[in-house]
Amino acid sequence: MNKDLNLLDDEQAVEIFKALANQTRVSILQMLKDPDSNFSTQAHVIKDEGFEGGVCVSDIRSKTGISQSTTSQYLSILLQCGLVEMKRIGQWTYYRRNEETIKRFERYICQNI
Amino acid sequence: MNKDLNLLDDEQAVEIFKALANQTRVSILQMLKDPDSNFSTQAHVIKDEGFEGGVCVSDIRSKTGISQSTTSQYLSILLQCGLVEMKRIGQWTYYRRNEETIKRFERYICQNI
DNA sequence: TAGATATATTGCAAATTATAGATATATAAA
DNA sequence: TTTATATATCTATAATTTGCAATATATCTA
Repeated sequence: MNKDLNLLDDEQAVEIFKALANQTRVSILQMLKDPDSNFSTQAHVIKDEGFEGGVCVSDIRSKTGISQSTTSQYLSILLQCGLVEMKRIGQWTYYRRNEETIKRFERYICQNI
Repeated sequence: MNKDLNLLDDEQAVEIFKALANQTRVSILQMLKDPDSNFSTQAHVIKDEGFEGGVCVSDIRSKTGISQSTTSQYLSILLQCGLVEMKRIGQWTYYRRNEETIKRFERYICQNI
């Protein structure tokens, strides 16, 4: 086990590589960098509720063009490896980037690859 | 098409993610960071021939424990996406890291992910 | 030339991933 | 409570990946 939570271990890194080994999932992560300009339906970009930058599944779905179930599954894969975080508010589930993990991943690449 | 050869495009990046979505292939890349300490059989670490740091397939194979054919295939996957380069010298094929691509990949992660 | 050695390629079964439709669940609204 | 909406989960099939044994190829050596 890795004591230092700031560093990814090889296993976690490989999980992230798997998650990113798919163009659509990479695109989702990239779109979430700038929710305001990528998701015209501002309706679901949460400013309050303590989850700024969150975008709901259906907005992501309409932007990517894939099916609802695939969208949900892709987001769950990104969530699983920590690249995004989510919050359920009412009937919507909002997803946004988890910059902590992404930073750790960058560090892993630069130091361990 | 991407005019700037210093930047990876999304497609190339996804190919690299696929290559790294496997613990053994990541390990190979990591071992090649320090061939001198990772491959005791110095015999095939080329100092001359203009391919310093190159390690032959059988040395990599014995270090990873996977079969000869799998080793060869993994190296070909790493070669395909540019993470390693190779040189055939006599009956041996030497592989070493392609630091150019790896640097570009790092840059891609930091800027595009 | 005939082995011996190193690597690549081929063929294949097993495992995993991709993707969507159908269905279930949770919440909101009437 | 019924209905509508949003999302997750389940199921199924196609596609891809894994990893090896067998085979082919290239080179070296006797």
